[in-house]
Amino acid sequence: MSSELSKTYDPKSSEPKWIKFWEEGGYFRPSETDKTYSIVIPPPNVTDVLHIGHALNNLIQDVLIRRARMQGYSTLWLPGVDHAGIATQHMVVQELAKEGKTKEDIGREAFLERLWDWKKHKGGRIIEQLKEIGCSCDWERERFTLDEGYARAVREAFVRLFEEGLIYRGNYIINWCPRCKTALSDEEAEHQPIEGSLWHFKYPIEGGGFIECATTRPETMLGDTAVAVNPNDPRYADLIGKTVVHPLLDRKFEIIADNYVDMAFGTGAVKITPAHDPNDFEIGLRHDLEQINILTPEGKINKSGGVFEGMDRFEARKAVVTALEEKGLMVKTVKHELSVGHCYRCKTIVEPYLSNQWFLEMRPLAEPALAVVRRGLSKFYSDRWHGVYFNWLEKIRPWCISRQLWWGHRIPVWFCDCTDEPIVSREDLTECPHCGNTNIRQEEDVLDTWFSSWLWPFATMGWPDADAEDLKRFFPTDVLVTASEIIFFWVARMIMASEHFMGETPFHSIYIHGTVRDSQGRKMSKSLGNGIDPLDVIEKFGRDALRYTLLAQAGAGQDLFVDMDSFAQGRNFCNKLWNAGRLILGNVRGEMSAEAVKRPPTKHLIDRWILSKLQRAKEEADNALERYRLDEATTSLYRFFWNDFCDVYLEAVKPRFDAHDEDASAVALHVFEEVLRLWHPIIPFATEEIWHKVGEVLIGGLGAPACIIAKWPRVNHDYIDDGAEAEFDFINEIASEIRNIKNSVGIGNRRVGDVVIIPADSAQEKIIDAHAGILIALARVDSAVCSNSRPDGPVGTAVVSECIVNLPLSGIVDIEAERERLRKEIGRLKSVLAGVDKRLSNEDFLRNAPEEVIINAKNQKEDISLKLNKLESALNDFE
RNA sequence: GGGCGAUUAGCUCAGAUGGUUAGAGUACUUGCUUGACAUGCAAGGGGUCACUGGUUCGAAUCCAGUAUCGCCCA
Repeated sequence: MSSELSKTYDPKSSEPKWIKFWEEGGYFRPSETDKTYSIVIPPPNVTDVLHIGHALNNLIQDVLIRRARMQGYSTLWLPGVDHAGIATQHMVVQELAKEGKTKEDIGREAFLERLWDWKKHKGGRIIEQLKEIGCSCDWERERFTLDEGYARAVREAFVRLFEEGLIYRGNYIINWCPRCKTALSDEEAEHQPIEGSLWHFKYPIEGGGFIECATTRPETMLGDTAVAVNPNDPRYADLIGKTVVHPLLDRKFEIIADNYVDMAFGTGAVKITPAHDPNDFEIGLRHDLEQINILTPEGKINKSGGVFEGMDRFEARKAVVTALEEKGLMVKTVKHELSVGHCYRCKTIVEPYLSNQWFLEMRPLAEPALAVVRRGLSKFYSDRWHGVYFNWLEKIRPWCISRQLWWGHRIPVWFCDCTDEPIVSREDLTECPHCGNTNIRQEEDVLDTWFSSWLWPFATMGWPDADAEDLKRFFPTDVLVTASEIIFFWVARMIMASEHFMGETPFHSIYIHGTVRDSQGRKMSKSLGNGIDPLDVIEKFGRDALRYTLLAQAGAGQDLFVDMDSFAQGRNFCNKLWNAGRLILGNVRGEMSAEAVKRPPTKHLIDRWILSKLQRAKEEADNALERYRLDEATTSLYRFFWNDFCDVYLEAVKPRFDAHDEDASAVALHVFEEVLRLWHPIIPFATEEIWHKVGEVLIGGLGAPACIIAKWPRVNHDYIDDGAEAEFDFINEIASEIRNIKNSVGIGNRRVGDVVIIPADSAQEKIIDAHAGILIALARVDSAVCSNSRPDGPVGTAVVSECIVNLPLSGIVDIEAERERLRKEIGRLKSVLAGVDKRLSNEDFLRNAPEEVIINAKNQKEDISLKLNKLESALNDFE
């Protein structure tokens, strides 16, 4: 059998066929079972190309969904992509620019046609890439946030919220991106600290004198319509009500008093620009100030800016400062760090901009969303995110949902000359429902992309059709897996939307994972060039290697540090699995009965031991997975497979393999086959490949057509055997001590030596005699026997549970090294003993510590003392 | 300025409810062409658990403060 299997595992020849096999087998579709488990994918942008962050995010979901599938749930992992208004529109605008055209040149309809064309041919590449890394989404259910059914959901949501009075239109300060030429929500304006300046300048007062203001944006003075001071500020008390003469424009305005003004900041006098600052806007409303917009949508000064008209905002900043200097009005400039909003898509500095936009009042939606998390119906993993979530929802502000784009859901509002009121409709209108006039205009703006994606968990399942089959079966979903960046953008809003429209939470768990960084902890980015392309990883190490290495590190939201070399870990692991398979299958003579493998015999101690350890590994893995601790699950399964099964069990049973012991093969196959299933969610390709090879040697097969739908191994308490574990640990520890001696005297791990063991009692003697074979195999010695006395000549000595292990050392080895080892071990034990003695002689300890802890300490003292005696006499024998 | 988190081996990280001698992977050292695997095996060195106090019989773990570094919000 082993001759059929290559010496190393070759992912390239194995992996691709399984993608096809699974998909054609229909295994990614939900089953008929009643109990369901569902996840909706965080839809990547239609413009996205797979990066390592996507890989991590989706692989975590794949692990959860694959395990649930094996557990017998009818699983749905629903994939799809997001239309990503700004990013996608920009892509096609650039294409047009290469042809020397603008989107206005070709018009809205033709532009949208191009967009759809782009989507059809170049969009959604990431979906193909997700298939490549083994994601087991139900691809037949793929959704797009702009598809027809989805559009119906978006429109329904809009109309309902409008009818409930939560959506309204109004003139407010919004974040404006002059490059994307659209409004942004507060969340889409990323605040970053900027090393700026604070300019102090003087406004002349009518009738003489000046008032000094400080500003970080001098150009906005072109839109000033007041200067405000704090009413309690004695410095300015007599100036309130006086008139300021604008030095650069033909305009006058008043000095007003408002409590908002911070007396300690700058000069205590604030220039007020109601159309370009949110705080000034509020003050403007309170004092009924004129709102003068001085910027064009491109961020240039408009005709309100007098001679500055046409200048870019930053150019105008310099020009205004120069003009003020020329008039002798500039006082000073001081360095000042401030926080400035940047467009989250293009990083351009956004402008606070007075504009007529559509808003959604969030407070009524936030309350139920807060409640559902407070009541534990939706839980964040880890729970430290609860604070972040509450913090944001508690001070939530209206959401600006209109965008000045063409690519998106056009706002379902029409205007007719017969009324000032907007006409909102679920269906497209061709005539005014009030007057029948056909000359009606639809609102030009589209909705924020997030206004569609916040409906994702139910809109993808058929909402607003309440009878939609998927909606009834799979909503609410079980878990949402995402990164912390979009808790506000998306997670919180989905909870709000689900609570509002569905009356329940969209997911019970929210698993927030970390960010993948390079080995120096830097975020991976195109500009730094430190990104790792998952497809390169696949090329070099294989799909499972990519998966293993990322998933083994996916802990409690901790960031992951990886470089190309880290993926060798995953490759090595798959190779180990492969080779364990080669060994085991190579020792099956002919065929095995599936029944024997299913119920493995427990005659041998080591068989009972490995079966017991297997149950514990399953228990640990399940426990970790329930808490979304993929790293812990991986560690438990790794230890069991590599350390317990390969290093110990397989080494120990090799002699039985050689003797064609069928029990050994049955147990090894039983354990190994479960190991394959346990690892399948993490490394599905290698496990599927090897699992089928296991199936080939079993009469009666494995009871499932594929590993992907084989049963998730359950803990079998009948096999948990404390006695066998303790007994075997004793033998294994003796073996370990012997190897230690061999290494220290320079005979390495060669198969040499006749071990003589002086047991402490007849029980030990019995155990050692019974399992000498295992001991010989694990310690790699020629023989192991019990005796009452130590052998003649120099021996290496160790003490295990009071029995003395002797390894006769022939003349060629380094005796002094063995002496040194003994001295060191004695020294170490003495210091441990001193610590225990100290505690046991402390009356407070004896009085306060739990009895169990005291007994442990006493036992320890005794064990160490006995061991010390024996080691010391062994050392004496040397000298 | 407000909030959250982190600081454990050279590096990346684990270490429920305080309780034997603080663990992995990786890197390093030594020895092994071992009948599954050198993508491997055996053994080893390496940590005053950031610092200072406190609580306690007992602190990596709990509390307070300090320092440094992240992230989020203003």
